[in-house]
Amino acid sequence: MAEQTEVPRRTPLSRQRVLRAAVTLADEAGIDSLSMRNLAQDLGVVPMALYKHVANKDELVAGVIDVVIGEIDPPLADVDWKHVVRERILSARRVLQRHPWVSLAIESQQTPTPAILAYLDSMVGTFRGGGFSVDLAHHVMHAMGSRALGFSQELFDAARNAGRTGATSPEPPAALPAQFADRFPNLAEIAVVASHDDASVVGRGCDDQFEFEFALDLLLEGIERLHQQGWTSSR
Amino acid sequence: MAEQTEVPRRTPLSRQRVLRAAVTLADEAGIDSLSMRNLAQDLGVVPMALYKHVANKDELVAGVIDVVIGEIDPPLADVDWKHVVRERILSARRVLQRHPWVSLAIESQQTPTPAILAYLDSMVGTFRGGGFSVDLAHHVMHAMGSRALGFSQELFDAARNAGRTGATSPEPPAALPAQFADRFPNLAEIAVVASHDDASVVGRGCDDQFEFEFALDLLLEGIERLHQQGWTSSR
DNA sequence: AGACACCAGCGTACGCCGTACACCAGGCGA
DNA sequence: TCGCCTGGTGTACGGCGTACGCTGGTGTCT
Repeated sequence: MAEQTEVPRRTPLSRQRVLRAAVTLADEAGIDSLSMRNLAQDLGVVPMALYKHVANKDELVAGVIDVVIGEIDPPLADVDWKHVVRERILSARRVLQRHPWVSLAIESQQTPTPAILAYLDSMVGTFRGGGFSVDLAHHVMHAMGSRALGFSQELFDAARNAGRTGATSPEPPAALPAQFADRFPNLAEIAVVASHDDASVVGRGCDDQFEFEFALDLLLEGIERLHQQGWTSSR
Repeated sequence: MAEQTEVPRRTPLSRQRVLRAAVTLADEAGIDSLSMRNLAQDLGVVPMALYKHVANKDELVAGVIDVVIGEIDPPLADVDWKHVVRERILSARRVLQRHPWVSLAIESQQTPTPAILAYLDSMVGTFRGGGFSVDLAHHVMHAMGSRALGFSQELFDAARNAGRTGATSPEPPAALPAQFADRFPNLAEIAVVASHDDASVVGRGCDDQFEFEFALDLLLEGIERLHQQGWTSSR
């Protein structure tokens, strides 16, 4: 009997497998490490094999975005639009915190993906169901902006860039340099107060979740006020 | 007399010249075309020559961001914080509309640039000068998020990606496909109402400036209300 | 005047990247 | 049995950022 070549016969690729592997790769090594070559290597396959399952790299990242967006909870069955919107956004935020690189990927796309459109459509539906006019629902969606998807675009945000420089940078704040306080006194003041225990770097030491909900509620309350007083376009 | 080689003797490089050329290149050809090689070619120089004036590519884009941020008007001399903040943000918006690729560049940075820090610091100063507590000023800055810099992160925004695919895409809306209305009925409804003249693609046909100011004023009014009622942290 | 250090720009080369194109092995319906 | 279809392979191209070593012109000091 000829020796049976017992090569493990790895399970064949599929679009699902490719996308899932891409998500884990990005989670672990950062979005910059998500290259066709690295991904192929993780899957034990030659780079060009991927092109039988995704059209090109852009379509790949569109795919992984949709996989992640799919993790957001469906809207609650509740008649209070404010509660539904709030909880859904907080769910989205939880998801995007598990995959911090996604927000940047979303922004880099030139066209929103189907899953994002579906998510936004559903949220518009919640507003409409709460009695909002088409016009007000429209403006309100613009007002939420990226916050509707659970990220607030902070300019300071370190998490979303995690892994982009290779080092996971535990980086213990390093005590903000002295010149910082001279050049940016107001920011320094905030930084000191925000991290009441010890003066750390800007953006660290402040409660991200609190800040997010603060802004979210500010918007939702403003929106509620407009709605209650029967807002109509002033255009 | 030996023939005098009248080579035009191009003016030598300088960090300023490099950064300015980078801005125009990105303005004209999109951020994706801003490569060391393209930039060098525009300057009539070999790629490696640039490295005598900028440390590396990251430092280059940090530099161009700062050049652009420098175009934002200084704050008005006015005692009304709300007016000052509003006008400054609208000035920032005007600048970022001239250079639509900048917002994405800003978000891609892992660390805010000095000019951005200075801008934000100045805005915090305006709030503080208006009588805001450090805490409230802090939360309020978070609430503004990227809107403080004049862009609202729309997920639909086509302008910021201009030139990224090469074609400047005049792209006459192309009449949103039929399946769109089926899959995303609420978005379709908005799209129809927003562009009352003719049904065009989502995001086109709605007045970006109006939307921006709508959201900005919603925030500013919410902020004013908190301020007037002497907000203190509920943490 | 001559020697010399400095420095802006040059050339070459390396290792990444996305992906076009031709090829091939196995399975499966005709 | 044949032929096709599908999914994985191999090679190659052009573009990217940038490390490293060189060179020629300029300014300075003797």
